[in-house]
Amino acid sequence: MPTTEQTRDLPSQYDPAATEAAIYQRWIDAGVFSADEKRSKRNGGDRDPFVIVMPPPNVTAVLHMGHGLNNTVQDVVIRWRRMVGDEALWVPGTDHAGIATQNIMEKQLAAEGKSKADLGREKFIERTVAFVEETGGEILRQLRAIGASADWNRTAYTFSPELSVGVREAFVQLYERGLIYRGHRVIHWCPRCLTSLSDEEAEHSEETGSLYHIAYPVVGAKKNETLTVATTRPETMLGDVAVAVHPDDERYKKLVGKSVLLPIANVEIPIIADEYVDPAFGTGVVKITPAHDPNDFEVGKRHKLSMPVIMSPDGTMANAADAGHRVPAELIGIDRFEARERIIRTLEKSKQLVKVESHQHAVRHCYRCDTVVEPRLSDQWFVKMEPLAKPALQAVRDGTIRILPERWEAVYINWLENIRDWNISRQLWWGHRIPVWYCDSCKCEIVSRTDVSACEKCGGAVRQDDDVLDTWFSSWLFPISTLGWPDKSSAALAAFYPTDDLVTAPEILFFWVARMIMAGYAFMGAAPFHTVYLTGTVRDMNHVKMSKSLGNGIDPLDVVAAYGADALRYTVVAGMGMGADLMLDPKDLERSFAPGRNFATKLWNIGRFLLSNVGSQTVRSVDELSDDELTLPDRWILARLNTAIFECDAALGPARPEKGTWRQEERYIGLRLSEYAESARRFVWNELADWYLETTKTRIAAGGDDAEVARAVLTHAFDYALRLLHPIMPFITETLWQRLPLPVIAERPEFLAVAGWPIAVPLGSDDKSAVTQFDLVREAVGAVRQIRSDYSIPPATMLDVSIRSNRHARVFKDSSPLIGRLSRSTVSVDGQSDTAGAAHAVLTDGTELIVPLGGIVDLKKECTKLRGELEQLDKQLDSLTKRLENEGFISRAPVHVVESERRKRDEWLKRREQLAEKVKAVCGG
RNA sequence: GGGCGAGUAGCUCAGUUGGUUAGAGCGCCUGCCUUACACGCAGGAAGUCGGGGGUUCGAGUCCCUCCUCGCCCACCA
Repeated sequence: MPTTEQTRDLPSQYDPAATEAAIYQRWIDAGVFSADEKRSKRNGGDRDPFVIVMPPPNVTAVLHMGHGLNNTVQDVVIRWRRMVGDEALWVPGTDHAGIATQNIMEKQLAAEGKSKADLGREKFIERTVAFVEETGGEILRQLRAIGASADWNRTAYTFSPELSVGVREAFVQLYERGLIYRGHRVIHWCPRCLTSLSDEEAEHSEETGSLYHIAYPVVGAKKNETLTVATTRPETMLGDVAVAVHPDDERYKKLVGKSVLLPIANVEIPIIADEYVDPAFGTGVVKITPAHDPNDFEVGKRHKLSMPVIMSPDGTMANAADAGHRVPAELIGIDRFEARERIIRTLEKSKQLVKVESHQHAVRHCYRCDTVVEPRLSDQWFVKMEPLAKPALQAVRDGTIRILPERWEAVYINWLENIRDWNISRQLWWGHRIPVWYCDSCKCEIVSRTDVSACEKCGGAVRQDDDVLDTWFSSWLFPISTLGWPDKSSAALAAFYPTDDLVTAPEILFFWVARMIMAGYAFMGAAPFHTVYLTGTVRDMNHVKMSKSLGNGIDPLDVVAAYGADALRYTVVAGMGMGADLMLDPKDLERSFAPGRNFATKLWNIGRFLLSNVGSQTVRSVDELSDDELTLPDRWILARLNTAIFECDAALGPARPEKGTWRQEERYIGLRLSEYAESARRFVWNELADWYLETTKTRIAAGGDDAEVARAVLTHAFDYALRLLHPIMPFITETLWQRLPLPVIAERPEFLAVAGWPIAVPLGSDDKSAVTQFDLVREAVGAVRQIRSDYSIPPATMLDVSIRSNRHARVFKDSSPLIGRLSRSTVSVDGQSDTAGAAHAVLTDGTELIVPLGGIVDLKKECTKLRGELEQLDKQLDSLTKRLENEGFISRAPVHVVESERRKRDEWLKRREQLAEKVKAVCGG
């Protein structure tokens, strides 16, 4: 039957590099990844929509393992749903990434010895657009290499004209609803990026700094009285407008109302009382610098103090318009940290520096360039968050949205409960310009969906706000804007919103996920998705997060080139438990990705076996095989297949809540991809390949009707195995599936990618007994192998195996070729054999395996062990029986508990019976 | 400072409501190039389940306590 023609067809070594790109192209050409609005049930079609919106990578990004992991997860889920028959849509896209992209451009310019000011705003943007056009989207091309089945026709870009319409609409709507306002307050300022940042963009890091105690002389005091303040940032003292003490602080009560002389600046500032001061910290005296500290700003407002700014945007010392001459000439233009040193030296000289303490405190850094941010008073646009947060909070509380792993829900809720207003204006050039125009002649402010060229009121000239919007102000709209919002008649929006799952890294839970949920409610009145799946982090062997700058990263494309996309995907999926980090060794790709590569090779070789042994002749359909044609191994593998399907389904879980919101019992199940991968792997490798495939060899070689049955069942089992694995390993499964000699049925789809997902059927009692019986055979084979190994019997030596079985003589007789071949033994069932000089194995059902050996075999050890077990079991039984005879227990315990205890006792009794038999067999009468 | 999570085999992790001998992958040891596969096959060693205490006939699992890591949040200058 096997021909050289066919085997030549599949090379002996799987070569992913030679096949993957071509398969991907065939999928694309056939439109396999394209979703159709009309097929969605919400648009009158007959399919449930299933939608994932891809977290848009930065347009300048190149693929790293984090993307690899994240997008593999999404692709597995979307491919699974596509096979189930959903109208599956995965929306891809990129983010224009305001600060990040602008930083890259500025670096480019700097390398040419230029600055963005040299170019001017217009030219700078032109150049950035050109750069993005040229290099942007590279990452999306790279995603194709790992098999991402996104609908590329719908590729979105946060800065595209279409999506920009949505950004304006969102701004104007919120403005009209009173949720966007301009605020004059202290915000986080990055002196390197020269822009304000949101609270989330200013990241804390714990640092050891100094706490400087500085003496401010009290004005008009008798004996050189001073007030000592403590500060970590002495340079800001030049902006002090008061010193504050707690109103009830007896130490300072009589000083309130007097003044101190601010050193260096030589300005008199008042001593005020405010509850904000903690008398127990430091000296109980706080310097108040309203323009450079958010708390001081609040104090300043309460006391109607002036708020001089004493620093330039770039972090050098300077007198702003309202600062007079607070900053002395010699400090002007000096960087804030240098100024800090100089001020300290000056104070030291004037004996006003009382002491310096080491101090542990959190310092905020820019999340883009890691520069220490400066609190700074300025005008910014803000979104009022509390009203938006309410429904977002409710959604997670009531189960409309679930977050996996579960523990992140608490983090999410905690953040939303303490939500603060969102600073959305950035002093950058790269981004959506704020849609606000100012008329200088009549001093009005126009907020508009369309560009404004003249003042509505006075017809005078207008100028648009110079600032741009926070990047996240466009990405928070992604699930709606990519589907056509604000065009409410958009077919895509109707068909695919709300979406289903959102898969991303926990780092952007607040930046992005929470805000998307808010936007979903604010603009669509509905949650954007029902499931948030937060992946783990990719780390190296020292548990350090992989990053380009640390040089411990892995380029997914290197892995694809060396071992194939499937190896990458399988390794990632199998190695990542729910929410767990993934450890990989950048110095040893071979070892890191061995699980995936090895498994792909295994699949490949099963395919080669099929091709050479089953051949290309169409097989019979398993549906038409009658019960009495099926052998024990056939029934066993079909039952195991069913179990595997069931386990995969259970691990992947319900794709959506059954009744709109998640019920408690379904809320945290599903999306356990590593369990799904393991179930599928175990079936293919440990059951199909290790056992069933072996049983077919002699049958197929023998030919005849039974060979046809074996061919049919083997092909069917492998067909379904490939289906189960396709979401994880799309390329190799598609390649092999294309060559299967499947039975001719009317609607065989062209691609495995859209072939049906297997459906599990409940096991009948016959199937269950097939499993039990065949497992006994496996046990027998195992026992023989162990005996061989224990007694170092060479493979070539034949063994006579006698089996004494009271129940399964038939099973062993039927399986004797199997036992014989796998162990190179001959088997006789119910044969007489002397126990002297023989190795024994007692199977779980009491069946004895007797293998005559040359030497003497000691059974004493086994006997002692079994007796111990029996003793233990008796003890357990005893106490359980006592409990079940206890009136008090029966009356108090719930019925189901009593019942389960009774069942347990029955099981144990049965087990005891078996064990006793074993003991008898092994230890002798 | 507040909140959360984790400590199980050398490594990465599973362990459902307490219940037979605590599992998997990788690594390790032994023997095999057995015509699908040495990226493989067969067999094996290896865990006082972070420490201590408690509840129970029985604890990796429940309770208390301590230790060690990690994460998120935070305006005490």
